[in-house]
Amino acid sequence: MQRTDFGDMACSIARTLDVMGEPWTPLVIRDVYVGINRFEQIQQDLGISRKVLTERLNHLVEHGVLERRPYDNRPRYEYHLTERGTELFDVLMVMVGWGDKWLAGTAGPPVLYRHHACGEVSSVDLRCAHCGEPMHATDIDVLPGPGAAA
Amino acid sequence: MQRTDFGDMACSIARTLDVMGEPWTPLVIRDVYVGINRFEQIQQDLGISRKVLTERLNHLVEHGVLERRPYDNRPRYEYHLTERGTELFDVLMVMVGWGDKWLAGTAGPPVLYRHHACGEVSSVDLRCAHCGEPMHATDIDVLPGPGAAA
DNA sequence: TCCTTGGAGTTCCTTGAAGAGACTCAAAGA
DNA sequence: TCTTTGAGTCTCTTCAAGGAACTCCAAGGA
Repeated sequence: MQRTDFGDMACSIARTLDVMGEPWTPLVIRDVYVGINRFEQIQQDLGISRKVLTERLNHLVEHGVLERRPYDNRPRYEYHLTERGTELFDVLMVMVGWGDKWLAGTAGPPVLYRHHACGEVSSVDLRCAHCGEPMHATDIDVLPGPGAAA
Repeated sequence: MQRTDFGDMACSIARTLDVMGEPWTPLVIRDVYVGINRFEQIQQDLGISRKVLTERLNHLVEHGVLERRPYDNRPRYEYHLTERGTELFDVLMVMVGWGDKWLAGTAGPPVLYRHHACGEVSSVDLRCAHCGEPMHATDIDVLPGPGAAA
């Protein structure tokens, strides 16, 4: 085995990585999110090898993150985020937050997010789904769950 | 060039991937977070090749995500999360949320998070840092920022 | 003093994934 | 009929991941 398969580990991080952890995959998802939906467009935008792009797109379609939609009588397709994929974009939004804070330097963030609800340029914060208070690495205890390995 | 360098792209997702996007890296961060701090322990827990583990640990130390602490007169070291690293764990918490929802199956989540503030087993939700309302992929507009490429 | 042990890497070899670029295929248009 | 275009395949080379053996070094015995 060349690259270890993370999908069988009893860990939601490893399983999620099995879906979107390969090189380029998050950038492909980003492109599709911002409206770069076609093979040729994605390939040019990222400068990714065509072979690898084919593999990544197929992988994401297999895992229900993207769907393939024909847009012509000819064999032409667009890729769109499914519900799963749209929710997976949460991960990328948090990456953006971290990258903006720690890696953007003096130039500032390359991209801004304007929140529909309040109309302000803002960023995401992690909150407890139960009580609404901030919930970060230092605010939690980790417990074994029902799906823990034997 | 064998593996494309994402660090120079004008995109916080790509830059963040440059730090934690290589295979194994998120799992190394997870291990350090849960208290698996030593080379030998991490290697055995993950089953990662020693060579790759060395590379990943050095990379994370260089990028300020982990720090190396001696714990003995002998040349023995432990790895710990820095502030940067602790904040990077946010990304993994969101991965856990997605993996728990879409990939855990009937067995349920392998791991649970108990939130200190409310004492409940809970999960993270993304909120707008400005107004506190939910903030997901469909709740935002994307605008060019000051650090956008020319 | 020499031997052993254990942690933390290094080194070496093999396999296979990423990169680059050429090639294929099908339908539409000139 | 020939060309163009989108969406892939194919082929070849290079370098990263896996696996396993090896090194280094200090401490603790015998």
